Amino acid sequence: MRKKVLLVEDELRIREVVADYFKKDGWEVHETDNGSSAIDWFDAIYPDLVILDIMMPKMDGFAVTKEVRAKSGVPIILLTAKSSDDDKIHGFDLGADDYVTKPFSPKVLVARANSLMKRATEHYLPNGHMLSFGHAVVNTKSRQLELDKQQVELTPKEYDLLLLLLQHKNNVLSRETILNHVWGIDFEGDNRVVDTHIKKLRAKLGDESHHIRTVIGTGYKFE
Amino acid sequence: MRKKVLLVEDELRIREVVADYFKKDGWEVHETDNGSSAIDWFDAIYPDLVILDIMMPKMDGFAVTKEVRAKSGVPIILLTAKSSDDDKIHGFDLGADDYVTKPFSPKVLVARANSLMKRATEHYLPNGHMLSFGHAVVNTKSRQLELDKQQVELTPKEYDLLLLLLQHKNNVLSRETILNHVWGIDFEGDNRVVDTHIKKLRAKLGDESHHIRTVIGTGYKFE
DNA sequence: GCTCATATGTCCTTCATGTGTCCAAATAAG
DNA sequence: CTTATTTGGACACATGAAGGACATATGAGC
Repeated sequence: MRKKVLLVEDELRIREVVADYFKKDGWEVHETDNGSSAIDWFDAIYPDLVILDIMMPKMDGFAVTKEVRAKSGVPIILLTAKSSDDDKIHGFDLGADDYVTKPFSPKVLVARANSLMKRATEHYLPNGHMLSFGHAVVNTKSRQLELDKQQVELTPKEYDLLLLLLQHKNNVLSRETILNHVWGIDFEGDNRVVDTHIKKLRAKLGDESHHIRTVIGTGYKFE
Repeated sequence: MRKKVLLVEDELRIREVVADYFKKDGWEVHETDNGSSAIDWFDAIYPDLVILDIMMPKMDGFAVTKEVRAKSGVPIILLTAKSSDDDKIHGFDLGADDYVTKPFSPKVLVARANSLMKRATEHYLPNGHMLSFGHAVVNTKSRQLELDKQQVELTPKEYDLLLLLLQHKNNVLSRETILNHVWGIDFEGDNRVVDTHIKKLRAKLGDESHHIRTVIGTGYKFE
């Protein structure tokens, strides 16, 4: 299930660049150029994330935030040219979750969106939410893996990697994508680190390692 | 047993945002938009914490504080747009425990609520409530640890830390989280104080120290 | 207020473990 | 069969935690 972002921004070229980056990162992107149609879109598609420009004709970002918050707790990121603290407080008071000040790098915006989504999912995970496959159970609260009733210790990278794969069951994830999510966009090293960690994860998964499939030329898939 | 907060605030958008943050933090949230129904709610649910807007139609926050204080010593936080000292004194006089001035960050409000609750629970803990693990017993009344029938003296920080870990058995707690709960959100120092106190606690726990597990890159866990 | 004992916080060194790179062998694709 | 890609092993390097030593803060008793 792809994550949906609703992008509300009146400047066409900014919107296009941002949309591009989100698409590359695997998001389903819905775009609009003004606040009032944003509300209609919101009701129609129920996005996982909303990105709002503050300065817009008709209905500004603050007003949209207010309307959206009346309906839902969806993560909201505000784009602003103003960087004064007053604006920040104004926005946070209305319930925006993050701010990005123009000019910004689309890459950074995508990264922030992802970390926001991650936090949101982590927060809403009920006590010791379990993800399971075969004879294995992953406890997201204690960051542990249980294999046939045996506790298996995972290193941070191994755990993050496994979780990412589980959250995208049956989707092929490119090394690029995995790198962006588990290592962060700043990581400068070799793509092939992913291979190494997949290898270690497989070793720890033992009998259940067959769930991690190699998709040659592309990446990895959990199934 | 989840903590209950009664949230009394007439502005819908603020109420929703705040309610959201409290829910994310694991609270059971009861909401109402005016002072007189707040009293009814109070009698019905007996919350662990009350958050009151001062400016409300019919019955303002001060009046509600007075009524609630007549019945109970429950912690009360007042939300106010006015920040003059007069208001503060007026409120404290009636028995509010803390003030938060609008506009505020919901995050900070939740943090303050937690620190208030912590203080309150320490005061109101039932007589000699015991927590045990292995051969150890913690007496929350006397703040003492008994190990194999031997009394072990714990310093305040050691005790608070142990209690926090015990209360979140099997959950990994980040240094950040531990800091916020044991040291308070104001603490400015190094994250690594936590390590030092874990070390001291382990030393005092002796044979039972294996219950405190290090989760590398993340924090500590009691199991 | 002063002194002492204890609690708390910081720093630094050591050590263990986690992480990333490289290369040869194995496997899949064309 | 040839080439591209992944795997697995070995190794070097980076990071984070433990442990010890020490400086400072706090609080009780005088």
